[in-house]
Amino acid sequence: MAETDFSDRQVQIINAAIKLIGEGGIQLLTTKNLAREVGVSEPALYRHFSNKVDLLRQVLTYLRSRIVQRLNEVAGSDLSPSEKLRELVIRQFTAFSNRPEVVVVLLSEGLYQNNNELSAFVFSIMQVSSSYYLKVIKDGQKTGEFRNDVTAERITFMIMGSMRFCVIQWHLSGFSYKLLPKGEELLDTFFTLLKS
Amino acid sequence: MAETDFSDRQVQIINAAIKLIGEGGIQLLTTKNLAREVGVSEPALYRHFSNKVDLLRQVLTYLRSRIVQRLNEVAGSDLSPSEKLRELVIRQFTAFSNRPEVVVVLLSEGLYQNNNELSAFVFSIMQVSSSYYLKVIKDGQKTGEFRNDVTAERITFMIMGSMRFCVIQWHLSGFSYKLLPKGEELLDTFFTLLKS
Amino acid sequence: MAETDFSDRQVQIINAAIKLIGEGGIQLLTTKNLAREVGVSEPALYRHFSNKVDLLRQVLTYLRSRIVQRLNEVAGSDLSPSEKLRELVIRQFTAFSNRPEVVVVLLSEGLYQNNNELSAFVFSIMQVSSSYYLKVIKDGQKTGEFRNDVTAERITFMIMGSMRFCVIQWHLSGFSYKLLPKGEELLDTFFTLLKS
Amino acid sequence: MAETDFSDRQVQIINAAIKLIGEGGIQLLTTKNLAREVGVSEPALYRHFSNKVDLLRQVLTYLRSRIVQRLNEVAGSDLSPSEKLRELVIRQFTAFSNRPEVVVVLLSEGLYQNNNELSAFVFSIMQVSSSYYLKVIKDGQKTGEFRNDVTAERITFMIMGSMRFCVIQWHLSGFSYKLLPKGEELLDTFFTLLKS
DNA sequence: CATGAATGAGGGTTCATTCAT
DNA sequence: GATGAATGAACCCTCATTCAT
Repeated sequence: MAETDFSDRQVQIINAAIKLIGEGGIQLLTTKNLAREVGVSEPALYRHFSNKVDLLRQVLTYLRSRIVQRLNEVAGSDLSPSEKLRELVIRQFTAFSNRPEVVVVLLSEGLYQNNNELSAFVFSIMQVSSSYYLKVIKDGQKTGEFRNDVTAERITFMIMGSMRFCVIQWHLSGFSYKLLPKGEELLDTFFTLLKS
Repeated sequence: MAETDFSDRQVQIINAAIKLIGEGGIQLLTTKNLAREVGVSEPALYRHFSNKVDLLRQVLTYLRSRIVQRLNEVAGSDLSPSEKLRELVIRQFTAFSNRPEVVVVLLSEGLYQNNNELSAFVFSIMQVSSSYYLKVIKDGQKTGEFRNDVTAERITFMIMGSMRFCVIQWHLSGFSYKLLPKGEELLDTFFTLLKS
Repeated sequence: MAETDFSDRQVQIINAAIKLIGEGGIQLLTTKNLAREVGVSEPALYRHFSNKVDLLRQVLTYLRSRIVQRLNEVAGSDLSPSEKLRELVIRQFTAFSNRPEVVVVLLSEGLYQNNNELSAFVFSIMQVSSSYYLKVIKDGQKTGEFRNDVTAERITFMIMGSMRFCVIQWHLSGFSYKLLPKGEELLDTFFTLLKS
Repeated sequence: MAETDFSDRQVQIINAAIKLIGEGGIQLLTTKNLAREVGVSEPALYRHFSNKVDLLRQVLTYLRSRIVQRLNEVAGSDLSPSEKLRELVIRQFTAFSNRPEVVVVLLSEGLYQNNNELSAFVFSIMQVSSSYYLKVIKDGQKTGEFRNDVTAERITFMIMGSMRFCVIQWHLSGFSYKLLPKGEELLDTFFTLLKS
């Protein structure tokens, strides 16, 4: 897809931006800091992005493509719905563990508050993810693995909300503990509550 | 408590600050905007707050005291655990509906990312709220209203997470729909899932 | 003399001002700091001084009157010129030792640079002092105690310059050593060089 | 030495700063005034100096290097000690005559009072100068040109003090008379008093 | 005599961005 | 591609001073 066609420099800049935001929020993402991080001059950045919003757009585009790719890998597997749910959660949390900065970029919607486009972008990433979970829950309900007396939409909603809450707390703690065990706990709760 | 003793002007400034943050995030909370909003000069603000961080601290203090007050009202009532849970959710969502700006201040943790103290403050507000929900769930488990095979902590976690997610989506939508029905839906889901 | 008619409050403010200047130069002498130091509100200061320049004028007036008084005590004594010289130096240095802040006020002419009147005031204090030393040197030359082949004016000039230099170094050192021994050394040098 | 490697713009800014301080003390050295003087915008200054203290540091560095250069020229010459003393004084006073502003920067220690580093810097410039004079006096004592019954240190002290006093008076007078004749007078006095 | 509240002017500094080279 | 230099706009904050009470 064209949207994921980034030059090496662009990817380098995107990753530097993610790192900066991860370190101290969008306030740290200044052209000066970014240039220093990348090791080029400030004007040089403008060869690769037309302005700061464009940069953030590309950061989100970049992250979305990787998330979707991960979601597709799971969705395309021949696991059972329950196993897929587990896989989705574990993979997501593993990805965050490996790169906590991404949490800040993706889960701090407030950051883009004054820019509808970017907020909408973040929202869309959230909804794309949702749709995969929804599918899995629906499948699980069809197979009878998951209870049927609550709509798949509502179940998905609770799962997404819990996951986000989990990650946000981890973030607010300064990433001071391991995220994965929390994911296991969550899954445990999910399965208990969803048992039909 | 003395910490909630604000002068009229201070309350006025606090509310103006909340309004500004609500409108466009912390980026909009500049001394210039704030002064304009309050209708005084910039230096005048500094008679009432020693600096911007202090202002934010007081904003959070102010909001926390109102939240705790609301929580106490419910906790102190003689409702059943189920009814209390409903009351907590409805009141919280009603409060947000009446003043959507507060959502931005309280649920956009990222806003304070570069200030540990403020982040911790927001975190603490979250945890205070949590503790009230936890108590209610525990009570409900004792009375047998809520299922017992999942710990109260985990249930609370899911409830808080779902509520937050609900509010955040509402926020990202630009407060474009009514929040309260979503709360009712949530409660409906909770009660179905928690039935013992 | 009318110029030394200060109310108690005025003296209190003057001394607070001297203390502040002593601590960190004129930059520290803000109305806010001064009010805090005195223990009154900022506007209250304006009951006693019409503005900051007026305050500084009174500070200098106050200090000049005390300096002149000290000089007169020595000049009016029936000591020999040599003894008077010694007495002048020792008393001056003793006064500075007791109140190092005054050094900053009196010997940092640069502080008043942008105000001709105050600069002139400081200059006049310097010249008043000079005149007393000059008289003593002249007397000493008449009695033959001091050499005659250099004019009293030039000798006075060297004495004043050396003393100032001595005090300024003491100041730049952060008042980290005893000033009086340096005065003794100076006197020793003077007497050796001035011996006729 | 690398520390004296200033770009053209930096030198231009340094000189503008010296001019401003000369005109009205450090109070006149604002970024706004400086920018106007240099003919650039305020932010432009920050490409050449990281902040105001850094600017002052560089101003002092710049002046020190020129002073030391001048001192070395004299010290390295094959003049006699007496002639060297004369040369040191005359050159110093000539330099000040050509650029009276420098006097304000170098002899108004009070200006930097609230910044230990800068005060120490000024102090060090003073001491470097001192050391050259001391050497000359010592040499003169060895050759018998200067009297021996007062230590070279004390003599140097008196010379430095007198010179400073001379320059400060000139400054306080608003540079209203010629400095050089005063230097000649001073030298005359020195030679008379130091004759062995 | 004193204060709380306020203010115009101005302080140093950082921002995203542009432009000539 | 990349850079050094520059800038308008804006940032938070402090100053001496005034005024109603």
